[in-house]
Amino acid sequence: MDHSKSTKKPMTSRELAALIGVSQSAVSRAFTPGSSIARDLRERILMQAREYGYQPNAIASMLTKRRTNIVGIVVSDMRNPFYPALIEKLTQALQRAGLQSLLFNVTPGAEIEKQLVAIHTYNVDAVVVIASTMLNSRMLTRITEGRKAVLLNRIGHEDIASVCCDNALGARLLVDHLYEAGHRRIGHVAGMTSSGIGMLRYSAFTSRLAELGMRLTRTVSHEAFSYEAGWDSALDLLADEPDAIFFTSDILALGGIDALRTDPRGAGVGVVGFDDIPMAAWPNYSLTTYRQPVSAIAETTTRLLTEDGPTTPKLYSLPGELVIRASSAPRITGAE
Amino acid sequence: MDHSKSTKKPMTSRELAALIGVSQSAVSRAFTPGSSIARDLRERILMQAREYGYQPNAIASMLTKRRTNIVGIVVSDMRNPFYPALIEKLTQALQRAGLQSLLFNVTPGAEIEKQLVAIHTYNVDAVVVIASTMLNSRMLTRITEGRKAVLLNRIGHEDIASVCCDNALGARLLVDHLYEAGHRRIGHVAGMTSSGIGMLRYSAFTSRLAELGMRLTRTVSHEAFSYEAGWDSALDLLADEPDAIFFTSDILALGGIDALRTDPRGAGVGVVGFDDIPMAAWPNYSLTTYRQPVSAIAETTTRLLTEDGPTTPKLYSLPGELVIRASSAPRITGAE
DNA sequence: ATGAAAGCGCTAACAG
DNA sequence: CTGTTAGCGCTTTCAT
Repeated sequence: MDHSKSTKKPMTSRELAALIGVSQSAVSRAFTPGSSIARDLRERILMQAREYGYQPNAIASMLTKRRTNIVGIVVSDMRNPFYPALIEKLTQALQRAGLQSLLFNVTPGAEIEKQLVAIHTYNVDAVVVIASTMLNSRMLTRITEGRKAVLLNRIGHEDIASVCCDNALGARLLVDHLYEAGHRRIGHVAGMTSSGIGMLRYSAFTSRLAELGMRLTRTVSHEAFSYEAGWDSALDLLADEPDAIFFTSDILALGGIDALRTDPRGAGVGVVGFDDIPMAAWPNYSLTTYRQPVSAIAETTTRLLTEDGPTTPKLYSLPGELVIRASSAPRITGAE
Repeated sequence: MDHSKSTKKPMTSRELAALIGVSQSAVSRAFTPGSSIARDLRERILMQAREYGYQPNAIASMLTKRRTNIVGIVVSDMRNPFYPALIEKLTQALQRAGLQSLLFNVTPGAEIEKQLVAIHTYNVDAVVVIASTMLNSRMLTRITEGRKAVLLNRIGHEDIASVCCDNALGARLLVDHLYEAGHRRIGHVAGMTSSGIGMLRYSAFTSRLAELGMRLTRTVSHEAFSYEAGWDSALDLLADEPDAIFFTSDILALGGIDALRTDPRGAGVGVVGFDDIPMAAWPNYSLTTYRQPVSAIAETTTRLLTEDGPTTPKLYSLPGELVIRASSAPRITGAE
């Protein structure tokens, strides 16, 4: 039988307690795992709760426990298709751990600090900052102080843990692959120079290039990780007649591929990207790239946020996977 | 001078009140717009609050005001690039209205109801459900009961408001455009048949087709709005030798375009999509499509959720914009 | 193991 | 306009 009334106000623990003749604390304990309460009392209460449609009010619980079970997710670049994929996996992993995700979309225009006050007033337990070059180190300190925090695709903050794929390894594997495919003169498209991750990939890229005796024709940067930036950069690099171009991110590479097709000098130029966004697998692009271990990143982040004790502010570097497709076809056989 | 100690626990209104010799309610009122408090008292309190780094605790406020200022955003398909764009605009609009976004990512596998209990326990003020065919009507009723709600890209629920672009208009304009470009035999790719929006576009499409005396060669559906589904559907439709293909969504159309290129019969077949995702503008695709008014959708949704009084459960249909690109090039001039 | 009672930090009557 | 007083619904001692 269904006792649940569709009243406006949800029922309180006290009401339920009165209804079934136990103390209010008993109800509370029934819903608190590990609290000392008799097995059968708990069962009885939980059963009745289901009958009456009672659910503990999380807000009240937050107030007393001073835990919200909410993690703030700070994003600024939803345009790069890599991030929606990451956010999806992350929120799912957090949900499985019983954590909710409060989304903060920081936009360039307005005062960014204003947009983030809710992190404090809502007392989020933890903060995950995704990439955002929009926040400087001081802001990061402010929004993360007093709570757990993880940076994704961002490095270099002294007191905050970072979770990334192994960017250096990825860059090296891509260079190795280009080498094996017969490419020797490599151009580089950096995207934003303000991105620590971009620079990390860049340095691993150049040092591996040097080790193999290959040549960096030139580096081009644009203040965005975007299709358009990739397009412009690729055309720019053609002047140096590279055998192949290393793009710091897939979205840049896709723009690059399309741009190269518009120029005769682009024929046969190999292309590699980084991330493995869905479009990289589209036959039209068939982009060779380094796949970021998105699930592992999400899991690791969740683990760091849920384990007790302070989070070690180190860099957690997770191995990804080299994905070879047609865009980096061997030089010998010519263009695809 | 900076009095703010970086202590763990943030300061309370009572502490601040004691510190500056006013009542605790005065502090509360200082932070409550429109409360009756002297101008200078408020100013003084706010100033001191800034000094000491006091911020009202939103959790406590939620408990008394029984408003959370949180809206739950329920999504299931972050894969379709249209949705990240929509979510971005929506959360930004909500933020400007002082509302936070709690993200619910419903995954097919597990028990969906379980994933949504937090909507109740966290007492979100409002719910926005994006597209998700994953939730049936009964679930919608359950999660929206007792709070404001808006469906985006989803229609047909009796008691809940829907905000959409004008799908019928869009479909008609696209058909008109195909007609003018000389196409007469049109194929149709439906994506998911469980999508009300998809069906709405479909019926507007077919009726306009009929009005103009054009011919629907065939409709193909796949249980997804994805690149792959578009690819397969397009190849499937080629058997009927259509002049052009109408895809119910851009992401389908992109797959279709690439697929058509793999088949000689695909040359010269016109393509139109719906949404205007960023990739539609990429030169390689140059997809003619109907642009959804994403900002207007976000604004309208925010308005509905913030205005007081119950939300009328009607369909708010917002005009988009026909975007003509090369994919629907006139039949006369042949393939591009 | 259970109940009673004291808050968590704030808002909202209620007096004055 | 300001201060005092009750709670909001829960968790958590503290007794029993």
